[in-house]
Order: sequence, then structure tokens, then C-alpha cells
Amino acid sequence: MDHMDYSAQMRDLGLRVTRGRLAVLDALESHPHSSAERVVIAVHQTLPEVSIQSVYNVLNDLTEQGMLRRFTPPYSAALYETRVNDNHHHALCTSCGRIEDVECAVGHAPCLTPSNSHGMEIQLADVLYQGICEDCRKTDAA
Amino acid sequence: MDHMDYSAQMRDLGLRVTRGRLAVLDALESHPHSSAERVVIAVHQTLPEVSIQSVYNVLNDLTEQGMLRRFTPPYSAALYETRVNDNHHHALCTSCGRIEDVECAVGHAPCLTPSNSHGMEIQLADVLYQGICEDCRKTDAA
DNA sequence: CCTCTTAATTTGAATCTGTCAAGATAAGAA
DNA sequence: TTCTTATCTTGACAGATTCAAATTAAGAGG
Ligand SMILES: [Mn+2]
Ligand SMILES: [Mn+2]
Ligand SMILES: [Zn+2]
Ligand SMILES: [Zn+2]
Repeated sequence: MDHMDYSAQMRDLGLRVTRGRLAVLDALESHPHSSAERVVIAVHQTLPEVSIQSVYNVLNDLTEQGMLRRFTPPYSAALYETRVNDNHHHALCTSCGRIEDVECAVGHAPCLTPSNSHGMEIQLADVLYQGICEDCRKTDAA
Repeated sequence: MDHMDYSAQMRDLGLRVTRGRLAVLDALESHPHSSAERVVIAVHQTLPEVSIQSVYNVLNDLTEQGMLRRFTPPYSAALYETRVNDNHHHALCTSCGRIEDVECAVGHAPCLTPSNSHGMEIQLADVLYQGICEDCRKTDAA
């Protein structure tokens, strides 16, 4: 996704195209699964004048409009990414905190059907795998 | 689970058996998926002298020892429950916030195998279904 | 039972993450 | 270029949780 695509998408959503919004999208494009704080740091590389509050505003607005995805691993601030609508999952290393994308075999939501959903109409299945990554296994063994 | 079981389990783990710990376990037994704040309220029904900090300590210690399970739905404080080791999942109503247990068809972790785990040794698959519960569908329709 | 060790708890401050609200600024329609 | 108002900035504030030091009490050992 480049600036033109993002700009068009924002206009379609009735959102104004601003430097801050594009910078946040850029930051998350090159650093997926970033916290608000890390997005601020990345944005400040090119636009030091953007306020922290503004980054929060952008993250909330774009998430609300479906241009960003937010998820909250245990013991972590909320993380954001630009990959949306592909229903992919995540794998978290409980040792070093690394997070990897895991492709969804089904590819659309909800990819899993619960046995008994208590009458709920399921729209989404968020899956967070937890385990130990290869690097940590090697380090632990040593 | 009654007090005797919990006490034995704590001793086996090398933990001292205290009124506060038993009260927290009782609270979560009768009010599963409670936040720390709600646990405090429940505990204070019978033990008003227990401090908030102590409840946090107990929740952390027992979660660390595997006697409690913690999970973090989006836009929510951490929630706790006494059901552990059965790898059950959760369904969250995005309208009213209700949370229901969803039995795991497989029954043990990890119940799902990711297509490509990037070398990670997966130990757990946390699944959070999101949708609209029956009550909210009726209300929304009206 | 006592005594003693130290795990657990209390208290109060502090941190982290994020929100609220009011005024200033700038996107983009006309 | 003008004008409307969405967006941004600033500063205060809130919620959830943690930190640290002093106090209390669980339970092992005598
Ligand atoms: Mn991802
Ligand atoms: Mn549950
Ligand atoms: Zn790792
Ligand atoms: Zn509902």
C-alpha cells in the first residue's frame, strides 16, 4: 500500500488525508505489531511535530474505520497493524515477546466455528498462539 | 473445588494458605471472568480488610502458579477465572460485553495447529470469538 | 504450644497506557 | 481565495496495575 492508495481509502471513508495519518500508516507498514508508543517514535523520525495525542487519535480513528487492526496480547499495550480483513492470526513467544503473523488456512472470518456459541452470532475468531520461538529454544538449551 | 482442595494445591506449590487467597478463589469460583476490581468487591463482602494491592498480588501469584487463568479482551481490564488447563475458549458479545465459555472440541492445548508457526513451538492457542449475543440481537431488532 | 523465619500483606506513592476537553490549525469544498 | 469544520495540540485527568518499605502472620522446627 502506498500513499495514493491510503489517501484514496481515507477519502472514500470521508476522512481527511493528513500528514499525521499517512505517517502512522507508514510507520505500521514498516513496523507491524507496534504499540502506540513505538508508532510515536517512528512517526517522529520524519515528523517530530506530531503530538502523542494525535497518534492516539489516528490509531483510534483508523481502527474504527477498519483501516487498522488492533489486538491486545497479555501483558502488553495494544498493538496495531495495517493488515486487515485477511483474518490472519498471531503467534507470541512467551519468552522474548516476539510476535509473528500466522496465516489463516480459511482466510476469512470467522475461520473457526465454536461447538456451542450460546446463541451468539459469531463474526470473528481471534486466535493468539503462544509458545517458544526458535531463537529462545536455542538460548534456553545453551 | 472447595477450600480443602485449593489449600492442598497451594501447599503443593509451596504457597502459604491465607484467607485472602481463598477468598479470591471463592470470588472467581462464583463470578468467573471477573476483573481485579470486581474480585475486590466480591472479596470485601466477607473480608473487608483485604487490601486492593493484596488482591492484585494474589491474582498475579496464583496466575503465575497456574491456579488461575488470565485473559485480556479488547477494551477491557484483565479478567480471571478458576477454570484452568482445559483449554476452553471465550465468546465476547461486542455489543453488551457479555462473555461466555466455549468448550474446546479438542480439549487440550494447543487445540489448533497453525499452518506456519515460524519455528515456534506452540504450547497454547487462545481463541476469542467475537459476535452478537442472542439478547442483543433481539434488542437491536426492536 | 512457642519461637523464628520469611512469605504475605498493607500502605502510599508511582508508573504506564490511554482519554477528555478546549482552543488553535489546516484540509478541502465551494 | 474563502469558509466550514475535521483534525491537531496542549494540558489536565483517569483507570489499571506495579513498586517499595514497613508490618503482619503462616507454618516449620524445637
Ligand atoms: Mn499481524
Ligand atoms: Mn472461561
Ligand atoms: Zn522468543
Ligand atoms: Zn450482547
